[in-house]
Amino acid sequence: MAKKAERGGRKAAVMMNRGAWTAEEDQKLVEYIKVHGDKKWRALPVKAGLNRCGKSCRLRWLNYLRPGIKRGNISEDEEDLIIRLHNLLGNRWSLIAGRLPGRTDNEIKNHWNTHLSKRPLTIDDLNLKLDMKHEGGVHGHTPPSNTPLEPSQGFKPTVSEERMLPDHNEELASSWADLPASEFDVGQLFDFASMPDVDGNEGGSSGSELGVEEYGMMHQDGYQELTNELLGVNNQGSLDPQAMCNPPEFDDLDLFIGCQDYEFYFLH
DNA sequence: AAACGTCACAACCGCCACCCG
DNA sequence: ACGGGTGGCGGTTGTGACGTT
Repeated sequence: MAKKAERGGRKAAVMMNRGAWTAEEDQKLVEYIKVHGDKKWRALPVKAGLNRCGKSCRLRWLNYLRPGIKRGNISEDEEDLIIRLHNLLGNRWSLIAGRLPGRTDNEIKNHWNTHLSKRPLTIDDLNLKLDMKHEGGVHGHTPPSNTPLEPSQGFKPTVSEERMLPDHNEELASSWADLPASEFDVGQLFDFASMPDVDGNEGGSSGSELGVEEYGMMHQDGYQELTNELLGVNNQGSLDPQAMCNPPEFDDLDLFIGCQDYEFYFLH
């Protein structure tokens, strides 16, 4: 299966193995990393006795060999979360993957491209489905017929439509970032009304109960900062390990961890 | 049974940001 | 401040599996 490097015809390619990894190669890589750790990818293949480039080793380790990797069987809840996060973050697969324990950016990207991108599913659909899960809107909550993701507008791309607008989320995020906090509605992003309240009652929640709206109001930077903190994203747009471990002001939100439909949101 | 088409996903590629000397 | 090395990311491709005709 492993082919020799030939593309490009550069001497630098030095006939590296390419293509699918063999069990033997996997074993070598795992054994090496077990002892020496997963750093210095450039030098690793030589030291590990692998005829692969460092990048290939890194990819293989991160996507398949690393402990704790889940493979296949992406659940409906995970799919819902992927769609919601994708609506929020766009094609930032690594950020999305960071919110799905055991899933890799590559797997999520593949799943999106082969399954979800073709599905004309909107956030409204997800909320409706979620509401039905909570016994058909027992809280008297009727999902909003229109849950615009863009403030003050009715624009609501479907997943597939949204995919055709690669810059949409960037623009959206920056436009939101400029808004005063009073101009956006956290509830549009997180369907608080169909979540249990902070006491775990089925009465439905509100952002206010959680202090989330207040939190947003306190932060005049608006949407961007709030969502970044909700998602554990730091100012550089990367996952912030500290924020993930210690979400600020989120004592109440932590209570959601036990709620099956949202357990992924605030994992830490 | 063979040919062909489609799907799913592992792997590769190129770009970019960051780090460090 | 600068430049090379490195790691990380997202887009794309290659290919085996599976389904259909």
